[in-house]
Amino acid sequence: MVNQAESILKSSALSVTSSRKKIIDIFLSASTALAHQDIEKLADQYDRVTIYRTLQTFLERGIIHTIPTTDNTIKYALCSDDCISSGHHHDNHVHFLCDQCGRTLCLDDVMIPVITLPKGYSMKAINMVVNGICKLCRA
Amino acid sequence: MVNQAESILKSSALSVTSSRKKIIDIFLSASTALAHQDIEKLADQYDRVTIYRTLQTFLERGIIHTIPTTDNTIKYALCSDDCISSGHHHDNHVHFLCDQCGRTLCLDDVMIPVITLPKGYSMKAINMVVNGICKLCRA
DNA sequence: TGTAGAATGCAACTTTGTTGCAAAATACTT
DNA sequence: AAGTATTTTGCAACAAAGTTGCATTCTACA
Ligand SMILES: [Mn+2]
Ligand SMILES: [Mn+2]
Ligand SMILES: [Zn+2]
Ligand SMILES: [Zn+2]
Repeated sequence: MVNQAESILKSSALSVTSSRKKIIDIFLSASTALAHQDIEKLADQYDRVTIYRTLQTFLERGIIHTIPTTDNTIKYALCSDDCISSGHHHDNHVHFLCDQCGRTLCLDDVMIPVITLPKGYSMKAINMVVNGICKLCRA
Repeated sequence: MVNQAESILKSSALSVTSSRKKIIDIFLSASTALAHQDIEKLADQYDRVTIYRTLQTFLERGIIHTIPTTDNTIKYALCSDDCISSGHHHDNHVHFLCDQCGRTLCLDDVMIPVITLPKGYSMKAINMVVNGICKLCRA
């Protein structure tokens, strides 16, 4: 287990390939969530199809999670440790989209509050996304 | 002001055209939020491009709002009266996506709870989307 | 009724996402 | 360490989604 990327792959029982390592490394060094296109540019030695399939695999294994946005682009981010380890996935933090710099951030410390649904509805997952101006743009 | 669609268009200072009326009628008679593709099918006498441009216009005027989803498809729904009337847009209800029937619903009665962002972040809009099984599918 | 300006349809195009299959790489056995 | 079953990748071809420019048509208003 020389590096973190390999360790993540092995603990998800995935074979270690250079494209998978590269994509995990990209997430590890990114401070924000990434769109498919971002990853495509940062990993341009690999085929577009490979990136689609890799992200799909990572989603299924709970290595990454998606963040819905209002502009029709899904963003992806690494799951935090406890998010991965604890049986099934629960990604219960708020996400922030900066309207100025366009960055998407996991606000890991801001929990999604509990809400009560009308009778008859059952909840399986919940997403909370805030748009606004981020810390860096404001400063 | 013969009908509701015309009345909505006029109060948004938009010229009344048959495609715009048709699209508003589709929203008025829909019980759920609609994807671009849904509207395309229900208004197939009009060009795809017209539908793109019309939805864009309606968004800008606050006639409709978008609902982000995790499957990379934006859904659109009519804004409620107070959402439209009160100066700038505030769409503060929770949305529900049924994993079984695929429908997207505005839960107009479920308000988005207030959250506190970390220092430095300012909020302009907020979205809360719940995935699960809807009332009708559960019954 | 005539006209300026706005909206639409069409064509051409770009971008995004999907699928099948052969070649290459990985993990595992001996 | 070499051989092999299995998985992953790249490529090609395709389908779907979204964009743009421009000529034509429609709408609002004088
Ligand atoms: Mn996150
Ligand atoms: Mn709504
Ligand atoms: Zn920012
Ligand atoms: Zn349902």
